[in-house]
Amino acid sequence: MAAGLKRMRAGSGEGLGFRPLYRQAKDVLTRRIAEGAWQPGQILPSEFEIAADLGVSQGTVRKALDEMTAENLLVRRQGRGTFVARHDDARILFQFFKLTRDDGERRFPDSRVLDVRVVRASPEARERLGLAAGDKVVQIERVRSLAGITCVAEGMVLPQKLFPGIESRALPNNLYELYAAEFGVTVARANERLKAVAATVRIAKHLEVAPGTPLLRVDRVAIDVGAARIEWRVSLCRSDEFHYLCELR
Amino acid sequence: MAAGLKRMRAGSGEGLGFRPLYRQAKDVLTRRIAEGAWQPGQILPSEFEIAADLGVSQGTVRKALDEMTAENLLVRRQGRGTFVARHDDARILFQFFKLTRDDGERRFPDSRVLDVRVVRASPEARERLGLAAGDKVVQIERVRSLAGITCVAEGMVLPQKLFPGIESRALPNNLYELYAAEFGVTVARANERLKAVAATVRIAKHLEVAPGTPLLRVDRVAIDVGAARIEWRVSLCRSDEFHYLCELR
DNA sequence: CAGTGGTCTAGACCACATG
DNA sequence: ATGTGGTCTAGACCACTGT
Repeated sequence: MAAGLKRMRAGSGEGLGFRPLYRQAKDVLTRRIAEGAWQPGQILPSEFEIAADLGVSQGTVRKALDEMTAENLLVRRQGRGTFVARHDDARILFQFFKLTRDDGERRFPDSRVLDVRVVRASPEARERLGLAAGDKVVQIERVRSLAGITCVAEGMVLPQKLFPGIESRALPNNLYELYAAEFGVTVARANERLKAVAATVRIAKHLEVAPGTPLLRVDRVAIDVGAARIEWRVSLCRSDEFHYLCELR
Repeated sequence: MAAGLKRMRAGSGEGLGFRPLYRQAKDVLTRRIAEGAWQPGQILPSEFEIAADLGVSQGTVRKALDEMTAENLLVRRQGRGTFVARHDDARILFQFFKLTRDDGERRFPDSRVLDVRVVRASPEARERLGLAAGDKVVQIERVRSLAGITCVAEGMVLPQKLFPGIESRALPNNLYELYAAEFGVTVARANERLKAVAATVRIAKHLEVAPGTPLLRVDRVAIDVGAARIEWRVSLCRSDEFHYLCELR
Protein backbone atom coordinates (compact mmCIF):
# COMPACT_ATOMS: atom_id res chain seq x y z
CA MET A 1 0.00 0.00 0.00
CA ALA A 2 1.82 3.02 -1.29
CA ALA A 3 1.22 6.26 0.55
CA GLY A 4 2.93 9.03 -1.40
CA LEU A 5 4.04 11.72 1.03
CA LYS A 6 4.16 15.23 -0.30
CA ARG A 7 7.19 17.39 -0.35
CA MET A 8 6.28 20.93 0.59
CA ARG A 9 8.43 23.81 -0.40
CA ALA A 10 8.60 27.43 0.71
CA GLY A 11 6.57 28.86 -2.13
CA SER A 12 3.87 26.21 -2.25
CA GLY A 13 0.71 27.94 -1.05
CA GLU A 14 1.08 29.46 2.44
CA GLY A 15 4.63 29.86 3.67
CA LEU A 16 3.86 28.31 7.05
CA GLY A 17 2.46 25.00 5.87
CA PHE A 18 5.80 23.26 5.87
CA ARG A 19 5.74 19.75 7.25
CA PRO A 20 8.89 17.60 7.18
CA LEU A 21 8.62 14.29 5.38
CA TYR A 22 9.64 12.33 8.45
CA ARG A 23 6.76 13.88 10.37
CA GLN A 24 4.29 12.98 7.67
CA ALA A 25 5.73 9.48 7.74
CA LYS A 26 5.27 9.41 11.51
CA ASP A 27 1.65 10.46 11.14
CA VAL A 28 0.96 7.71 8.61
CA LEU A 29 2.62 5.06 10.75
CA THR A 30 0.91 6.28 13.92
CA ARG A 31 -2.46 6.18 12.19
CA ARG A 32 -1.84 2.60 11.16
CA ILE A 33 -1.32 1.71 14.80
CA ALA A 34 -4.31 3.75 15.96
CA GLU A 35 -6.54 2.03 13.41
CA GLY A 36 -5.29 -1.38 14.43
CA ALA A 37 -3.65 -2.24 11.12
CA TRP A 38 -0.57 -2.96 13.21
CA GLN A 39 -1.37 -4.58 16.56
CA PRO A 40 0.67 -4.31 19.75
CA GLY A 41 3.44 -6.90 19.76
CA GLN A 42 3.41 -7.18 15.99
CA ILE A 43 6.53 -6.63 13.93
CA LEU A 44 6.69 -3.78 11.42
CA PRO A 45 8.13 -4.10 7.93
CA SER A 46 11.83 -3.29 7.70
CA GLU A 47 12.98 0.31 7.34
CA PHE A 48 13.69 -0.21 3.65
CA GLU A 49 10.27 -1.71 2.99
CA ILE A 50 8.50 1.14 4.74
CA ALA A 51 10.69 3.61 2.86
CA ALA A 52 9.78 2.06 -0.46
CA ASP A 53 6.11 2.02 0.55
CA LEU A 54 6.10 5.69 1.49
CA GLY A 55 8.38 6.78 -1.33
CA VAL A 56 11.08 8.28 0.88
CA SER A 57 14.57 7.26 1.88
CA GLN A 58 15.38 4.82 4.65
CA GLY A 59 16.99 7.59 6.71
CA THR A 60 13.75 9.53 6.73
CA VAL A 61 11.79 6.52 7.91
CA ARG A 62 14.41 5.95 10.58
CA LYS A 63 13.90 9.42 11.98
CA ALA A 64 10.15 8.82 12.20
CA LEU A 65 10.64 5.44 13.89
CA ASP A 66 13.18 6.92 16.32
CA GLU A 67 10.71 9.56 17.47
CA MET A 68 7.94 7.00 17.88
CA THR A 69 10.32 4.86 19.89
CA ALA A 70 11.12 7.82 22.13
CA GLU A 71 7.37 8.14 22.75
CA ASN A 72 7.15 4.50 23.82
CA LEU A 73 4.97 3.70 20.83
CA LEU A 74 7.48 1.31 19.28
CA VAL A 75 10.22 -0.96 20.52
CA ARG A 76 13.27 -1.52 18.34
CA ARG A 77 15.53 -4.51 18.72
CA GLN A 78 18.76 -4.66 16.83
CA GLY A 79 19.00 -7.67 14.59
CA ARG A 80 15.30 -8.51 15.03
CA GLY A 81 13.11 -5.66 13.93
CA THR A 82 10.75 -2.90 15.04
CA PHE A 83 7.65 -3.82 17.04
CA VAL A 84 4.51 -2.05 18.18
CA ALA A 85 4.94 -1.57 21.92
CA ARG A 86 2.82 -3.82 24.11
CA HIS A 87 1.33 -2.80 27.44
CA ASP A 88 3.07 -5.58 29.27
CA ASP A 89 3.53 -5.32 33.02
CA ALA A 90 7.09 -4.03 32.65
CA ARG A 91 5.98 -1.09 30.53
CA ILE A 92 3.07 -0.25 32.82
CA LEU A 93 5.41 -0.29 35.78
CA PHE A 94 7.88 1.95 33.99
CA GLN A 95 5.45 4.37 32.41
CA PHE A 96 2.15 4.35 34.28
CA PHE A 97 2.42 2.93 37.77
CA LYS A 98 4.46 5.30 39.89
CA LEU A 99 3.69 4.02 43.38
CA THR A 100 6.78 2.48 44.90
CA ARG A 101 7.63 0.78 48.15
CA ASP A 102 9.81 2.99 50.32
CA ASP A 103 12.61 0.44 50.13
CA GLY A 104 12.69 1.10 46.39
CA GLU A 105 11.27 -2.19 45.16
CA ARG A 106 8.98 -1.72 42.20
CA ARG A 107 6.32 -4.35 41.53
CA PHE A 108 3.15 -4.63 39.54
CA PRO A 109 0.17 -4.55 41.92
CA ASP A 110 -2.61 -7.11 42.34
CA SER A 111 -6.17 -5.88 41.87
CA ARG A 112 -9.58 -6.78 43.23
CA VAL A 113 -12.62 -5.39 41.46
CA LEU A 114 -15.34 -4.13 43.79
CA ASP A 115 -17.96 -2.85 41.41
CA VAL A 116 -18.70 -2.29 37.71
CA ARG A 117 -21.72 -0.43 36.39
CA VAL A 118 -22.95 1.60 33.45
CA VAL A 119 -24.32 5.05 34.25
CA ARG A 120 -24.87 8.43 32.68
CA ALA A 121 -21.70 10.50 32.89
CA SER A 122 -21.54 13.05 35.70
CA PRO A 123 -20.83 16.65 34.74
CA GLU A 124 -17.29 16.29 36.05
CA ALA A 125 -16.71 13.10 34.09
CA ARG A 126 -18.05 14.77 30.97
CA GLU A 127 -15.68 17.68 31.45
CA ARG A 128 -12.66 15.46 32.06
CA LEU A 129 -13.37 13.13 29.14
CA GLY A 130 -14.91 15.63 26.75
CA LEU A 131 -18.27 13.85 26.54
CA ALA A 132 -21.71 15.17 25.68
CA ALA A 133 -24.66 15.37 28.05
CA GLY A 134 -26.39 12.01 28.22
CA ASP A 135 -23.36 9.98 27.17
CA LYS A 136 -22.99 6.76 29.08
CA VAL A 137 -19.87 5.63 30.87
CA VAL A 138 -18.63 2.47 32.50
CA GLN A 139 -17.64 2.96 36.12
CA ILE A 140 -15.19 0.57 37.72
CA GLU A 141 -14.10 0.48 41.33
CA ARG A 142 -11.27 -1.65 42.61
CA VAL A 143 -8.56 -1.88 45.22
CA ARG A 144 -4.95 -2.75 44.53
CA SER A 145 -2.29 -4.24 46.73
CA LEU A 146 1.48 -4.47 46.82
CA ALA A 147 3.26 -7.17 48.78
CA GLY A 148 0.00 -8.10 50.50
CA ILE A 149 -0.83 -4.55 51.62
CA THR A 150 -3.93 -2.93 50.19
CA CYS A 151 -2.52 0.44 49.18
CA VAL A 152 -4.72 1.88 46.44
CA ALA A 153 -8.47 2.41 46.13
CA GLU A 154 -9.42 3.62 42.71
CA GLY A 155 -12.39 4.52 40.59
CA MET A 156 -12.35 4.65 36.81
CA VAL A 157 -14.69 6.12 34.24
CA LEU A 158 -14.64 4.98 30.59
CA PRO A 159 -16.77 6.16 27.68
CA GLN A 160 -19.06 3.21 27.00
CA LYS A 161 -18.91 3.84 23.27
CA LEU A 162 -15.22 2.94 23.18
CA PHE A 163 -15.52 -0.16 25.34
CA PRO A 164 -18.76 -1.92 24.36
CA GLY A 165 -19.51 -4.81 26.68
CA ILE A 166 -16.55 -4.31 28.98
CA GLU A 167 -18.95 -4.17 31.92
CA SER A 168 -19.72 -7.87 31.57
CA ARG A 169 -16.13 -9.07 31.32
CA ALA A 170 -13.66 -10.36 33.84
CA LEU A 171 -11.19 -7.56 34.43
CA PRO A 172 -7.48 -8.42 34.62
CA ASN A 173 -4.83 -6.66 36.69
CA ASN A 174 -3.51 -4.93 33.64
CA LEU A 175 -6.37 -2.98 32.11
CA TYR A 176 -4.42 -1.20 29.38
CA GLU A 177 -3.47 -4.50 27.85
CA LEU A 178 -7.16 -5.41 27.79
CA TYR A 179 -8.10 -2.08 26.21
CA ALA A 180 -5.61 -2.74 23.41
CA ALA A 181 -6.28 -6.43 22.83
CA GLU A 182 -10.08 -6.41 23.05
CA PHE A 183 -11.16 -2.89 22.13
CA GLY A 184 -8.39 -1.60 19.90
CA VAL A 185 -7.74 1.31 22.24
CA THR A 186 -4.02 1.94 22.70
CA VAL A 187 -3.10 4.19 25.61
CA ALA A 188 -0.17 6.38 24.65
CA ARG A 189 0.22 8.76 27.58
CA ALA A 190 -1.54 10.25 30.59
CA ASN A 191 -1.74 13.42 32.64
CA GLU A 192 -1.80 13.11 36.41
CA ARG A 193 -2.69 15.68 39.05
CA LEU A 194 -1.73 14.91 42.62
CA LYS A 195 -3.23 16.20 45.82
CA ALA A 196 -3.13 15.21 49.46
CA VAL A 197 -6.52 14.41 51.00
CA ALA A 198 -7.87 12.95 54.23
CA ALA A 199 -9.25 9.40 54.08
CA THR A 200 -13.03 9.20 54.26
CA VAL A 201 -14.56 6.52 56.46
CA ARG A 202 -15.37 4.35 53.44
CA ILE A 203 -11.94 4.63 51.87
CA ALA A 204 -10.23 4.20 55.24
CA LYS A 205 -11.96 0.85 55.60
CA HIS A 206 -10.73 -0.34 52.21
CA LEU A 207 -7.15 0.72 52.92
CA GLU A 208 -7.15 -0.43 56.55
CA VAL A 209 -6.13 2.96 57.88
CA ALA A 210 -7.73 5.36 60.34
CA PRO A 211 -10.29 7.80 58.93
CA GLY A 212 -8.59 11.14 58.31
CA THR A 213 -5.25 9.58 57.40
CA PRO A 214 -3.55 11.68 54.69
CA LEU A 215 -3.67 9.92 51.32
CA LEU A 216 -2.23 10.69 47.91
CA ARG A 217 -5.01 11.43 45.48
CA VAL A 218 -3.90 10.80 41.90
CA ASP A 219 -6.27 12.09 39.24
CA ARG A 220 -5.40 10.72 35.81
CA VAL A 221 -6.73 11.24 32.33
CA ALA A 222 -5.36 8.68 29.87
CA ILE A 223 -4.91 9.57 26.21
CA ASP A 224 -4.72 7.16 23.32
CA VAL A 225 -2.58 7.08 20.18
CA GLY A 226 -5.13 9.20 18.37
CA ALA A 227 -5.02 11.88 21.12
CA ALA A 228 -8.50 11.07 22.44
CA ARG A 229 -9.20 11.02 26.18
CA ILE A 230 -10.23 7.46 26.94
CA GLU A 231 -10.16 7.01 30.73
CA TRP A 232 -10.56 9.10 33.84
CA ARG A 233 -9.19 7.50 36.96
CA VAL A 234 -8.88 8.67 40.54
CA SER A 235 -6.59 6.67 42.81
CA LEU A 236 -6.34 7.12 46.54
CA CYS A 237 -3.00 5.81 47.75
CA ARG A 238 -1.56 5.03 51.14
CA SER A 239 1.75 6.78 51.42
CA ASP A 240 2.92 5.51 54.78
CA GLU A 241 5.06 2.73 53.34
CA PHE A 242 4.84 3.84 49.70
CA HIS A 243 5.64 6.91 47.66
CA TYR A 244 4.91 8.25 44.22
CA LEU A 245 8.10 8.35 42.17
CA CYS A 246 8.71 11.07 39.61
CA GLU A 247 11.82 11.72 37.58
CA LEU A 248 12.28 15.27 36.36
CA ARG A 249 14.49 15.53 33.30
CA MET B 1 41.62 22.07 21.06
CA ALA B 2 41.49 18.82 19.19
CA ALA B 3 40.06 15.87 21.02
CA GLY B 4 40.56 12.78 18.88
CA LEU B 5 37.75 10.34 19.57
CA LYS B 6 38.59 6.71 19.14
CA ARG B 7 36.87 4.38 16.82
CA MET B 8 36.35 1.01 18.48
CA ARG B 9 35.82 -2.10 16.48
CA ALA B 10 34.59 -5.55 17.34
CA GLY B 11 38.01 -7.18 17.61
CA SER B 12 39.76 -4.42 19.55
CA GLY B 13 40.34 -5.87 23.02
CA GLU B 14 37.12 -6.98 24.73
CA GLY B 15 34.11 -7.37 22.51
CA LEU B 16 31.79 -5.39 24.76
CA GLY B 17 33.77 -2.16 24.95
CA PHE B 18 32.04 -0.63 21.97
CA ARG B 19 31.13 2.99 22.36
CA PRO B 20 29.59 4.93 19.47
CA LEU B 21 31.47 8.02 18.35
CA TYR B 22 28.45 10.24 18.93
CA ARG B 23 28.30 9.09 22.51
CA GLN B 24 31.96 9.86 23.04
CA ALA B 25 31.33 13.25 21.48
CA LYS B 26 28.42 13.77 23.86
CA ASP B 27 30.62 12.90 26.82
CA VAL B 28 33.28 15.39 25.75
CA LEU B 29 30.75 18.17 25.20
CA THR B 30 28.94 17.43 28.45
CA ARG B 31 32.22 17.54 30.33
CA ARG B 32 32.99 20.94 28.88
CA ILE B 33 29.70 22.20 30.27
CA ALA B 34 30.21 20.49 33.61
CA GLU B 35 33.66 22.04 33.94
CA GLY B 36 32.34 25.45 33.08
CA ALA B 37 34.29 25.83 29.83
CA TRP B 38 30.91 26.59 28.26
CA GLN B 39 28.63 28.60 30.54
CA PRO B 40 24.82 28.59 30.54
CA GLY B 41 23.49 30.98 27.94
CA GLN B 42 26.70 30.83 25.92
CA ILE B 43 26.69 29.86 22.26
CA LEU B 44 28.54 26.74 21.12
CA PRO B 45 30.71 26.57 18.01
CA SER B 46 28.85 25.51 14.88
CA GLU B 47 28.31 21.84 14.15
CA PHE B 48 31.05 21.88 11.52
CA GLU B 49 33.56 23.51 13.87
CA ILE B 50 32.85 20.98 16.62
CA ALA B 51 33.08 18.19 14.06
CA ALA B 52 36.49 19.40 12.87
CA ASP B 53 37.62 19.79 16.47
CA LEU B 54 36.61 16.25 17.41
CA GLY B 55 37.68 14.70 14.12
CA VAL B 56 34.26 13.30 13.21
CA SER B 57 31.60 14.20 10.69
CA GLN B 58 28.99 16.88 11.21
CA GLY B 59 26.23 14.27 11.27
CA THR B 60 27.83 12.56 14.22
CA VAL B 61 28.08 15.82 16.14
CA ARG B 62 24.46 16.51 15.29
CA LYS B 63 23.37 13.27 16.87
CA ALA B 64 25.24 14.13 20.06
CA LEU B 65 23.75 17.64 20.17
CA ASP B 66 20.26 16.29 19.51
CA GLU B 67 20.46 13.96 22.48
CA MET B 68 21.76 16.72 24.73
CA THR B 69 18.92 18.93 23.56
CA ALA B 70 16.42 16.20 24.42
CA GLU B 71 17.92 16.18 27.93
CA ASN B 72 17.36 19.92 28.27
CA LEU B 73 21.09 20.53 28.42
CA LEU B 74 21.18 22.54 25.20
CA VAL B 75 18.81 24.75 23.31
CA ARG B 76 19.02 24.89 19.52
CA ARG B 77 17.68 27.75 17.49
CA GLN B 78 17.54 27.46 13.75
CA GLY B 79 19.44 30.21 12.03
CA ARG B 80 21.15 31.30 15.29
CA GLY B 81 23.07 28.50 16.86
CA THR B 82 23.25 26.03 19.73
CA PHE B 83 23.29 27.38 23.28
CA VAL B 84 23.94 25.95 26.74
CA ALA B 85 20.53 25.88 28.44
CA ARG B 86 19.99 28.47 31.14
CA HIS B 87 17.95 27.91 34.28
CA ASP B 88 15.64 30.77 33.49
CA ASP B 89 12.22 30.91 35.12
CA ALA B 90 10.53 29.37 32.10
CA ARG B 91 12.73 26.30 32.23
CA ILE B 92 12.32 25.89 35.98
CA LEU B 93 8.58 26.10 35.58
CA PHE B 94 8.61 23.54 32.81
CA GLN B 95 11.09 21.11 34.25
CA PHE B 96 11.31 21.52 38.03
CA PHE B 97 8.32 23.31 39.51
CA LYS B 98 5.29 21.08 39.19
CA LEU B 99 2.87 22.76 41.56
CA THR B 100 0.01 24.28 39.60
CA ARG B 101 -3.08 26.27 40.43
CA ASP B 102 -6.22 24.22 40.02
CA ASP B 103 -7.41 26.54 37.28
CA GLY B 104 -4.35 25.47 35.29
CA GLU B 105 -2.34 28.69 35.47
CA ARG B 106 1.36 28.03 35.86
CA ARG B 107 3.50 30.72 37.44
CA PHE B 108 6.92 30.96 38.99
CA PRO B 109 6.54 31.33 42.77
CA ASP B 110 7.85 34.07 45.04
CA SER B 111 10.09 33.03 47.93
CA ARG B 112 10.84 34.29 51.42
CA VAL B 113 13.89 32.87 53.18
CA LEU B 114 13.32 32.05 56.85
CA ASP B 115 16.66 30.64 57.92
CA VAL B 116 20.12 29.74 56.64
CA ARG B 117 22.73 27.89 58.67
CA VAL B 118 25.76 25.63 58.36
CA VAL B 119 25.61 22.37 60.30
CA ARG B 120 27.01 18.88 60.30
CA ALA B 121 24.98 16.67 57.98
CA SER B 122 22.38 14.47 59.65
CA PRO B 123 22.58 10.73 58.93
CA GLU B 124 19.57 11.02 56.63
CA ALA B 125 21.11 13.95 54.73
CA ARG B 126 24.36 12.01 54.38
CA GLU B 127 22.48 9.06 52.99
CA ARG B 128 20.47 11.14 50.52
CA LEU B 129 23.46 13.15 49.30
CA GLY B 130 26.15 10.50 49.58
CA LEU B 131 28.25 12.44 52.10
CA ALA B 132 30.76 11.23 54.67
CA ALA B 133 30.35 11.46 58.44
CA GLY B 134 31.37 14.91 59.61
CA ASP B 135 30.72 16.64 56.27
CA LYS B 136 29.12 20.01 56.63
CA VAL B 137 26.00 21.16 54.85
CA VAL B 138 24.16 24.42 54.33
CA GLN B 139 20.54 24.29 55.49
CA ILE B 140 18.04 26.69 54.00
CA GLU B 141 14.42 27.12 54.99
CA ARG B 142 11.96 29.20 53.06
CA VAL B 143 8.31 29.59 52.16
CA ARG B 144 6.99 30.14 48.65
CA SER B 145 3.80 31.72 47.43
CA LEU B 146 1.71 31.73 44.30
CA ALA B 147 -0.75 34.52 43.56
CA GLY B 148 -0.36 35.82 47.09
CA ILE B 149 -1.07 32.50 48.78
CA THR B 150 1.71 30.90 50.80
CA CYS B 151 1.58 27.37 49.46
CA VAL B 152 4.99 25.75 50.01
CA ALA B 153 7.24 25.43 53.05
CA GLU B 154 10.54 23.89 52.16
CA GLY B 155 13.87 22.95 53.61
CA MET B 156 17.02 22.36 51.58
CA VAL B 157 20.33 20.77 52.34
CA LEU B 158 23.43 21.48 50.23
CA PRO B 159 26.96 20.08 50.59
CA GLN B 160 28.96 23.08 51.83
CA LYS B 161 31.96 22.01 49.77
CA LEU B 162 30.10 22.69 46.54
CA PHE B 163 28.64 26.04 47.60
CA PRO B 164 31.34 27.86 49.62
CA GLY B 165 29.98 31.03 51.16
CA ILE B 166 26.42 30.62 49.96
CA GLU B 167 25.23 30.96 53.53
CA SER B 168 26.16 34.64 53.60
CA ARG B 169 24.52 35.58 50.32
CA ALA B 170 21.16 37.01 49.46
CA LEU B 171 19.14 34.15 47.99
CA PRO B 172 17.04 34.81 44.88
CA ASN B 173 13.75 33.14 43.96
CA ASN B 174 15.50 31.01 41.40
CA LEU B 175 18.20 29.07 43.21
CA TYR B 176 19.32 26.86 40.32
CA GLU B 177 20.30 29.92 38.34
CA LEU B 178 22.40 31.03 41.32
CA TYR B 179 24.02 27.61 41.62
CA ALA B 180 25.06 27.81 37.98
CA ALA B 181 26.16 31.42 37.81
CA GLU B 182 28.03 31.65 41.12
CA PHE B 183 29.15 28.13 41.93
CA GLY B 184 29.46 26.44 38.55
CA VAL B 185 26.94 23.78 39.59
CA THR B 186 24.52 22.98 36.77
CA VAL B 187 21.43 21.03 37.80
CA ALA B 188 20.50 18.58 35.06
CA ARG B 189 17.69 16.53 36.57
CA ALA B 190 16.04 15.50 39.82
CA ASN B 191 14.22 12.59 41.43
CA GLU B 192 11.12 13.32 43.46
CA ARG B 193 9.23 11.13 45.90
CA LEU B 194 5.76 12.23 46.92
CA LYS B 195 3.81 11.40 50.03
CA ALA B 196 0.75 12.78 51.76
CA VAL B 197 1.35 13.94 55.34
CA ALA B 198 -0.52 15.84 58.03
CA ALA B 199 0.57 19.43 58.71
CA THR B 200 2.46 19.88 61.96
CA VAL B 201 1.62 22.87 64.11
CA ARG B 202 4.72 24.73 62.95
CA ILE B 203 4.15 24.07 59.25
CA ALA B 204 0.43 24.78 59.57
CA LYS B 205 1.28 28.24 60.86
CA HIS B 206 3.52 28.96 57.87
CA LEU B 207 0.94 27.80 55.38
CA GLU B 208 -2.05 29.33 57.20
CA VAL B 209 -3.92 26.06 57.41
CA ALA B 210 -5.27 24.04 60.33
CA PRO B 211 -2.83 21.61 61.99
CA GLY B 212 -3.46 18.14 60.61
CA THR B 213 -4.40 19.36 57.14
CA PRO B 214 -3.18 16.88 54.52
CA LEU B 215 -0.18 18.25 52.62
CA LEU B 216 1.84 17.02 49.68
CA ARG B 217 5.35 16.20 50.80
CA VAL B 218 7.78 16.36 47.89
CA ASP B 219 11.23 14.92 48.60
CA ARG B 220 13.71 15.85 45.89
CA VAL B 221 17.33 15.00 45.21
CA ALA B 222 18.81 17.19 42.47
CA ILE B 223 21.56 15.86 40.25
CA ASP B 224 24.04 17.93 38.28
CA VAL B 225 25.52 17.53 34.81
CA GLY B 226 28.30 15.36 36.22
CA ALA B 227 25.74 13.02 37.86
CA ALA B 228 26.56 14.17 41.41
CA ARG B 229 23.81 14.67 43.98
CA ILE B 230 23.95 18.35 44.86
CA GLU B 231 20.79 19.22 46.76
CA TRP B 232 18.24 17.51 48.99
CA ARG B 233 14.99 19.38 49.32
CA VAL B 234 11.75 18.61 51.12
CA SER B 235 8.74 20.71 50.17
CA LEU B 236 5.43 20.66 51.99
CA CYS B 237 2.71 21.91 49.70
CA ARG B 238 -0.86 22.97 50.20
CA SER B 239 -3.03 21.06 47.78
CA ASP B 240 -6.39 22.64 48.45
CA GLU B 241 -6.16 25.10 45.58
CA PHE B 242 -3.06 23.59 43.95
CA HIS B 243 -1.96 20.27 42.52
CA TYR B 244 1.24 18.60 41.45
CA LEU B 245 1.23 18.09 37.71
CA CYS B 246 2.87 15.06 36.12
CA GLU B 247 2.84 14.01 32.50
CA LEU B 248 3.39 10.31 31.86
CA ARG B 249 4.73 9.56 28.40
C1' DC C 1 23.95 38.29 1.85
C1' DA C 2 26.35 34.72 4.76
C1' DG C 3 25.95 31.58 8.42
C1' DT C 4 23.29 28.72 11.35
C1' DG C 5 20.57 24.58 12.27
C1' DG C 6 16.96 21.30 9.84
C1' DT C 7 15.82 17.95 6.30
C1' DC C 8 16.71 14.44 2.99
C1' DT C 9 19.35 11.29 0.46
C1' DA C 10 22.64 7.44 -0.70
C1' DG C 11 25.88 4.33 0.52
C1' DA C 12 29.24 1.84 3.38
C1' DC C 13 30.08 -0.75 7.15
C1' DC C 14 29.22 -2.61 12.11
C1' DA C 15 26.60 -5.12 15.78
C1' DC C 16 23.22 -8.34 16.75
C1' DA C 17 19.85 -12.17 16.23
C1' DT C 18 18.33 -16.07 13.90
C1' DG C 19 18.52 -19.91 10.89
C1' DA D 1 24.60 -16.79 5.68
C1' DT D 2 21.12 -13.55 5.82
C1' DG D 3 18.50 -9.84 7.40
C1' DT D 4 17.60 -6.57 10.89
C1' DG D 5 18.57 -2.16 13.20
C1' DG D 6 22.81 1.02 14.55
C1' DT D 7 26.59 4.03 13.28
C1' DC D 8 29.10 7.06 10.34
C1' DT D 9 30.01 9.67 6.42
C1' DA D 10 29.45 13.14 2.58
C1' DG D 11 26.86 16.14 0.12
C1' DA D 12 22.79 18.75 -1.42
C1' DC D 13 19.36 21.69 -0.44
C1' DC D 14 15.78 24.14 2.70
C1' DA D 15 14.33 27.29 6.52
C1' DC D 16 15.44 30.75 9.64
C1' DT D 17 18.14 34.73 11.63
C1' DG D 18 20.93 38.22 11.46
C1' DT D 19 23.83 41.90 8.82
